[in-house]
Amino acid sequence: MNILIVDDDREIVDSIAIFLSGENYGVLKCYNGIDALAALSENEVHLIILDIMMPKLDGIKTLIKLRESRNIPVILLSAKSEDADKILGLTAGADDYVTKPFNPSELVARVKSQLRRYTTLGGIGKQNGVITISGLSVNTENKTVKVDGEDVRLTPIEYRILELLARNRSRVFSADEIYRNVWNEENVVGDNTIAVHIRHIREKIEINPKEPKYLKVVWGIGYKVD
Amino acid sequence: MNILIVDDDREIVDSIAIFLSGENYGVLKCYNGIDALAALSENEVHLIILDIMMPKLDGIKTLIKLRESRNIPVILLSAKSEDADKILGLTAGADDYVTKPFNPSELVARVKSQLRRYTTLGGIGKQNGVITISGLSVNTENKTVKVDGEDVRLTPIEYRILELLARNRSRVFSADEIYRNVWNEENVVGDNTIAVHIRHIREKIEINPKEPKYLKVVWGIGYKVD
DNA sequence: GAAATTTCTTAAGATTTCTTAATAAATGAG
DNA sequence: CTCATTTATTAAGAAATCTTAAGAAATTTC
Repeated sequence: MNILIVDDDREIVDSIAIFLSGENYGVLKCYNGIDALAALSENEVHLIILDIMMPKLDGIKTLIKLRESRNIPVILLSAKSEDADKILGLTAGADDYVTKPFNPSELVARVKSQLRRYTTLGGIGKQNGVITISGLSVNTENKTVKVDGEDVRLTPIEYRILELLARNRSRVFSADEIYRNVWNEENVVGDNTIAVHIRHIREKIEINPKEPKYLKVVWGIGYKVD
Repeated sequence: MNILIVDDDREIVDSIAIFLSGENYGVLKCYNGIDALAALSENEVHLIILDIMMPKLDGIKTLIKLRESRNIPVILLSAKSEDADKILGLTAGADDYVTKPFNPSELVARVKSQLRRYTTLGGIGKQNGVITISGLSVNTENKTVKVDGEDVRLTPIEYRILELLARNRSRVFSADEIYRNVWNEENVVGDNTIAVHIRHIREKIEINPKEPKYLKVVWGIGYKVD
């Protein structure tokens, strides 16, 4: 599970990050609302901890903006303990409101509570549906892939590579980038592993693997789906 | 929407009731945990406000008991503002924790936030009925399972796993996801426990467990019913 | 409190999937 | 066109995942 922490006070962000990492959550950090919205569209985020007082775009505005398209849990963070602010925040779509200073363990407990609620109700996967790119369709809920209506059986890693590329249509990923995203670690083995997987995927989704219709190479840079 | 308020202090119950009624919520009142559990099984309740310090059955024990069968939002109420108590309550399955004395408007805002989360994620409307997948039918009302008209006896855990998968037909659940949903806690024991349960379910519902017709594995990802 | 049932743990075996390494083909620069 | 570099192909051994079985621990039933 990945958690996005947004606060202009870097010390606070770092200290929250330490506690959440200790619970094996993935952590992303942002220091203002605009970057947070960008980070949201580029990463898989399951919960947001959002400070209210921030430059550029404050927490409430950020919350309203993101609620237009996303339904993930948001815990607001604020130095203001005034009830009016809490009510405003909760009404704007927040799932919880924690006032500074806070006990990190309590925050972690609230994070877990929100994620439990979200996951048991099947919130994850709800917003990911089917990605369609001409004849190719990737169902991120059933983890299935179809080409021209025909089911295609991919192995787990093959599927994850294809989903990554399909989710970011026409964006080019280097072999190392693919490795980082799919394996969640740095690539130390070389690019060949990726090349082999790419070939296997092509064998399964392309009519003619020699002339890929979907999974294309960009010479010297990487691969993309288009 | 109906809200159950549970506190041994009748004045507090009444004052909360007034505020919630003002927001057009239906209100049920109980003054101890035992009555609360009874009220739950007899009425349609969408959210519970639960005091911790109570005679007979305290709030935490009541919460744990009701979480065995129900997943509705619970807001704990307590005079104790100590962090350890909050963490205990949230870990036990509460969705929020409010310390007395509290601002009624804040409580109402938190109620609304929880109900919003619950309803948008489809917590309500997940009504009981019969789920049929070709020859397999799962009666979520009686908690019974039939295969080709024949009754099948599943253990409680087996049933809950099957119901989860049947409710979300063809959606793939990882072992950890199944664990989170059925046990309501993080999986720390490893995936093998799930695998064993899956085998037992297959033994009971599949004609030939080697070639599962209903409960299928998705290699490297998880299981699904299809 | 004993028996039966359910749940969990452990481990070996079967199967699928991944990585490696060696070779071949394609590409773009000079 | 030729060469250096990048990507593609192939096959086989290694690694990971799933299945099966059996027994221990916990829980429930009688």
